[in-house]
Amino acid sequence: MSTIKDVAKSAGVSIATVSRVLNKKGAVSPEAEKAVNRAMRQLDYHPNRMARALVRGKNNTIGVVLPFFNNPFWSEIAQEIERNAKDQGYHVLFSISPGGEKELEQCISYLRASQVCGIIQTFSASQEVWSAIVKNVGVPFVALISDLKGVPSIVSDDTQGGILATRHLIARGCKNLVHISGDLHLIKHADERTFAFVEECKKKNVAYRIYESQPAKLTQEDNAELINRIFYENPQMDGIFASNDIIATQCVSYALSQGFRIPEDIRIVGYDDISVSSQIYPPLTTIRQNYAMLARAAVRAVVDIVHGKEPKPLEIIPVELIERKTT
Amino acid sequence: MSTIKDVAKSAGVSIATVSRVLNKKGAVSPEAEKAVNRAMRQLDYHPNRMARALVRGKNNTIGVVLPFFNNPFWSEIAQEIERNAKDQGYHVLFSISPGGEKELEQCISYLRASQVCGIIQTFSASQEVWSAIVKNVGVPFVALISDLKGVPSIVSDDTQGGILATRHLIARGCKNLVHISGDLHLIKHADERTFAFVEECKKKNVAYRIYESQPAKLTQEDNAELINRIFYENPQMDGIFASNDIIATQCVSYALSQGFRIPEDIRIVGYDDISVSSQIYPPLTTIRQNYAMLARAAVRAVVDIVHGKEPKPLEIIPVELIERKTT
DNA sequence: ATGAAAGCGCTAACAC
DNA sequence: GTGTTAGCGCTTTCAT
Repeated sequence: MSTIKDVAKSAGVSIATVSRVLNKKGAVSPEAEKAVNRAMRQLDYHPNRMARALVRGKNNTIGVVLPFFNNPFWSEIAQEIERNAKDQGYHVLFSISPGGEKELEQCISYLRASQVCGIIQTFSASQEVWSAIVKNVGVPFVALISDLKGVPSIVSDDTQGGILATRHLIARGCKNLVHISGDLHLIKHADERTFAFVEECKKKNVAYRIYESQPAKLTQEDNAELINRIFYENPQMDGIFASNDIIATQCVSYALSQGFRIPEDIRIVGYDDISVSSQIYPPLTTIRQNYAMLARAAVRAVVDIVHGKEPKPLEIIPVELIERKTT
Repeated sequence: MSTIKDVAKSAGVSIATVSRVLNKKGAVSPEAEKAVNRAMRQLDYHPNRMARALVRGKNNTIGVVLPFFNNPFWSEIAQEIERNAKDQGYHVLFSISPGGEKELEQCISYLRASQVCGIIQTFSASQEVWSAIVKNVGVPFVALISDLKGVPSIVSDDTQGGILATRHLIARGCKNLVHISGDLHLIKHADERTFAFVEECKKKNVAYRIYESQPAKLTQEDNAELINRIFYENPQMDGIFASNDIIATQCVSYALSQGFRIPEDIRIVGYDDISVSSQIYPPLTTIRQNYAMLARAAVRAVVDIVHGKEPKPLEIIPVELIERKTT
C-alpha cells in the first residue's frame, strides 16, 4: 500500500501539497495538482482512513447497534440507515448484538473505540443498563424504534398504528379480537400498539384477548405453538392484530391450513409491512412503518448533534394502514 | 475520551506499561497492572482502534461487499459472516453496493482505505471490472456465492441444487416444466442451476422452458408481470423451478389467486430456503443453501490467507432439498 | 520490570 | 503556492 509520502515523492512535491489536493483545501497550482493526481492514480493510492481519523479525532462514520441482520424488519432498517448515512456523507459501522447487557456494552465499546462520531441504538434494554451506558458514551447518541429516556428518540406512531389496525378490524365486522404482541424486550415502544388496541376494543365494546410472543421464543416453532394455542383457546375469534408481519404471516398460514377462509372466517392485520407481506397469498393487510423516514430522522439527529444543533427529544414517524386481502 | 496518557498519569506509570497490560504482552508487575486496570476502569478508557490500526498496519476487520441488506438471502449471508468473523476474533465492515462498476470500485476503495485485512466479495460483476480490481487490491480477497476467476471462491453446489430440484419435480410426475432463473448479474454461479435443469429435463425427456427474471426488473411488480406471462404462455405447465424463494413465493401466490391447487395442479420448488419459505402456506419446497457453512468457509479463507496459508481455489458447499408442501 | 523515544500515515498550523 | 514540522494515540524497540 502506497502512502502519501510515496505520492509526494513520485509527484515531486511535499506531502503537504498532496494532502491539499486530497482534501481540496488550500491553494495548489494546477501543475502540482495534475502531478499529484497522476501519481495517486499510478500508485493506486488510497488514503489511510485510520491515519485520517486519528489526526482529525473523528471518523465521519455513524455506529449502529442492531440485534441482527437476518430479519426482514431489521434488515430494512439497516438498509435505510446505510442509504441515508451515505447520502449525508457518512459511513456506517454496524455492531450486532441480540441483546444481553454484556454484549451490548461490548458493542458500544467497540463503536466508541472505532471513533464513530455518533451512535444509533435500535433496540431496548433495561433502564439500568441504559443509564450506565448513556451516561458516558461521549458521542452523540440517538435511539431508533425504541425510545430511551434522556436520549433523542425516533419512533413510529405506534399508538396510531394500534388504533388504525384495531379500528379497521372492527369496521370489517370483527367482534372477537386477539392481539399478539411482539418482542417487547427488543421494541419497547411497541407496547403502545397494545395499549391502543385495548383502548379501541373497550371503546367499541369488542371482546378481546392479548397474547405475548415471548422474546426467548421467537423462533418459528415456538410461534407455531403459540398460534396453535391461540386458535384452540379462542374458537370465537374472528380477527387478529399481530404486532409484526412474521407472526401475522404464520397466523395466515395456520388459519389456511386449518381450513379457515381469509378474510371471511378470520381477518388478520400485521405490522411493519416487510416486503413478503405483499407477496404471500392472500397479501397481508398491515401497518406500514416508514423505514426511510425512520432512518433519515435518526441519521439526521446524530448529524445535528455533531453540528451542535439540539435535536428534538422525541420524533414520531407516521404509520399507514395498508389494506390488502387478509381483511 | 481519555487516552493512554491519561491512564498512565492516573496510574502513575508510563504509557509503555499501560500498553503492556492492554495487550497482555511483556512483563508487568502485579501492582502496576492493578493500578493500570483501576485507572482504565475509572477513566472509562477505550483504546483508540484507529491509532492501533495505524501503528500495527492492520485492523483485524474483514471487509464485506454486499449488494443490499434488505433481502432475506443477503441478510442471512450478512448475519452469518458477522457471526463467523466474530467467532474468529475479527470484526466486519460492510460496504453496500447494488452493483455498477463505479460504485463497486468505491466500495473496494473504502474497504482498502479502512485497512481491512481482507475482503469478501459476495456478488459478480463483469470480468473486466474484476481483473482491474483484483489485480491490485493488496489484501486477501475471496469471492462468496459467485466464483471469480483467479480468486479463491466459495459457492453452493448449484449443479446439485438444479438436479435435486428438477428430479424432484419430475419424480412427482411433472411433465411440463418451467424454470425461472434469478439475477444472473448478481449471482453468476446460479446459471449452474439452469444448466442442470436443462440437462435433467432432456435426460428425462420432459418438456421445459426457461424464463429469466431480469436484473433491472427485480421489483415485485415486474416479477408479477413475468409470472403472469409465464402462466399465460404455458397453460400445460405443471411444475416450476424458481431460482430463488422470493419468486417462488410469488408464483405460489399467483397460482393460488388463479384458483390452481398446489401441489395438485402445479408444483413449485424454490431456491435458498429463506426463513419465510417455511412460514407461508403452503410451506415451500426448496433447495436450502447452507448459509453458515458458506460464511464460515469465506471467513476461514481470508483468515487463512492472512496467515499465509494457501486456500482452496474453489470450495463447493453442499445444498439440500427441503421437501415441504408445494410439491 | 519500566520508561524514553521513534514512528505508523495523515492534517494543520506556520513559515517562507 | 509550497515545504517543514508538530502532533493525533498507540506499539515497540532499546536502554536502563
